[in-house]
Amino acid sequence: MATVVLPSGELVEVRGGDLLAVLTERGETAAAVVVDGQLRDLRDPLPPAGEARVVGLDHPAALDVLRHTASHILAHAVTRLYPGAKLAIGPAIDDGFYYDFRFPEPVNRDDLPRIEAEMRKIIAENLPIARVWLGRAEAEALLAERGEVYKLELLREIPDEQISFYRQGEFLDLCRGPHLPATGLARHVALLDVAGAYWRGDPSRDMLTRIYGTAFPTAEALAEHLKWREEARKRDHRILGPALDLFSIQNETIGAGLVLWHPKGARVRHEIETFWKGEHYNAGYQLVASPHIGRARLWETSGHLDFYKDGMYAPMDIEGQEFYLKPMNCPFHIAIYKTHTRSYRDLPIRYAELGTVYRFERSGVLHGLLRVRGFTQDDAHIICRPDQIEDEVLACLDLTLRILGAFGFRDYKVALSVRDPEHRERYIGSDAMWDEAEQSLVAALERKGLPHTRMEGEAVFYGPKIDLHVLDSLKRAWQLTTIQFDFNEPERFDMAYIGDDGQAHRPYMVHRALLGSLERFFGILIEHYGGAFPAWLAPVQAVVLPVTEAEVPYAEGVTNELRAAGIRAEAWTKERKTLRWLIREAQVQKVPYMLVCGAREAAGGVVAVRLRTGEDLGPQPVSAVVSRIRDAVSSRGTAL
RNA sequence: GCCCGUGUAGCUCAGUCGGCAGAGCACUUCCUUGGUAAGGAAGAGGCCGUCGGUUCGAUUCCGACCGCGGGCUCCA
Repeated sequence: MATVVLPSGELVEVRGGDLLAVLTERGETAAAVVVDGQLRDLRDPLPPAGEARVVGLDHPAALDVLRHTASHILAHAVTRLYPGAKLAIGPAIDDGFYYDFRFPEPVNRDDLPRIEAEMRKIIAENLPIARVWLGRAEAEALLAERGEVYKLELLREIPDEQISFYRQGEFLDLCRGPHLPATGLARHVALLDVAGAYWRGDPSRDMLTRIYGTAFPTAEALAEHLKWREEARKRDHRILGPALDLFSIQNETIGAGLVLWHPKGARVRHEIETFWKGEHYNAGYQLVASPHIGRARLWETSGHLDFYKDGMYAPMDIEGQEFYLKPMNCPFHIAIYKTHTRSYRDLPIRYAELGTVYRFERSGVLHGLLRVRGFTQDDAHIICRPDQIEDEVLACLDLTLRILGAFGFRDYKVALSVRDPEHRERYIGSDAMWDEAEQSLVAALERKGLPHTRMEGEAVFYGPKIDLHVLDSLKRAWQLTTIQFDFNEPERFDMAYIGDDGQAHRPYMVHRALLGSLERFFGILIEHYGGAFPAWLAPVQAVVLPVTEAEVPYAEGVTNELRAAGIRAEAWTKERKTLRWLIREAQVQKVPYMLVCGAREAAGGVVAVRLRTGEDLGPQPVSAVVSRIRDAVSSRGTAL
């Protein structure tokens, strides 16, 4: 006898542990039951004691169960349609599920509707889903008979003697569960994509075919998700970038992963850089600049030729000396530091640079602006005393939030990466340094009120770090900021400062990038704003549109006035086009302000203002337009 | 690198079951003087990704290569 809490909050007594029977009797449907914090099947025998809470399909905890069951329905459909297909794994993932198969024939996106139709049949059949326990030998014989080589491999790694399988109709799959009680509950499913995936992510093993899908408790939630995907697709910076004439990547002429910034993209970049530089000077940074190549000995000293050679391009021979294209800026900044003997009074020193680096990335991973081979980091190195590190990290976070906030990023997720406690020998630097650095990171995050997730073993070998992810307007997370301690290079370059004791001491060095790289950040910004940049970033802020040729001189005069006021304005007068055409063109180009000049406006010394939003502000004096745009620019907001 | 898909005009895409290559947009010229998301006409524009094979003949069929897109552990 057990007491169970229903989704409604009602309590029921369950005898003999058959919870599903009780629910069926009451005419209730549910997804699973949480017993002592653990999700379990409704069909599992209930423990005599302990808190049990039934969760409905719409409960967040049930989402994974729903999607896991959907992945089984997918596998079921595949085994019906493709006899001989081998099953691998099929987990629920962040916003859906996938299942990996080895198909007897190639399967592509065009096959998805057919598979999805079969899934709908299985859902309509509303097959009960039941757990089946098999002994190890029995399980092995079963899987061997079916030729399920991947499942056999998984089975060998399961320590238990009783092996859990799930059955729905004629389909049986090795699975730890839990699952929904019947296939009919997974009604709102969709298959999305097909892709290749290595068995266990290992490039030396079989290439499987992965089918991605998603499932939601309601038709509305599914429709909303599909709409969201569509919206994300429309914002793809690789489409918008060339369409808005912002940038191009030309593999044949320039090279893969190398970006050409067109005038409009370069203008946005200029605005970002100008803002960035100002904020850095205000925050006590000194801007420096360094070359694109350096001698091999520099990279030997830094250690990059030891641990980063795979990411570097081949050396070039210059008058018998080997030079390398730089993958990072740090050695140059350190070299600047070392040009003087530094006193403890000089610290902290903060060197910042928009430094362009080149890194080798395999062609398959290149992706628009988000993964490139040549990019400009918004890099800085903070060199300081141990007693300064916490304040420095805090100041860094302040600067980060101020700068990211200006771009409309106000939701953050922070990860703190620390050593793997099991393998301290893999890391450089003393325990005391690691502890001190980690404490400063945690203290700074706490003082800033930023919750963080601690990631054991995620630190790089040379120091702990904070990574900051932002959520964009579609709630997608992008990793931008990284703040990391470096215990390696100060040692290798023998960096020092003279303390108040007259002795040389090793400084701490913090390596940080706030935006990451300008290329990647620009790509993210394009998607965040869907190409419709706020007034302060818009490459063209206003276009002046004459209605007829007679107003061209007036339009040019207005344009000059705007330009004199520091507004990026263009008169669209080169060619006689209808106003309708000009407006459409301005909308497509996502220009924030459209200033129409017809006979009426010219006579009255005003312009008719149309916003990118479609809003018509009617006739306005040019001075009013100027102050409106100036306000929008100085607020850095999205309001026009 | 690997799996699947894909490559035709500057862009978006038709098409050729093997026989001189098509549209819309953009571009050039002309007509139109227009009021808030495309006014009309004409013209120009092509190594049909590259190399090889089959064939009287290949953009089309076959093979290799190159480029691009999706993806490559969030473990039964």
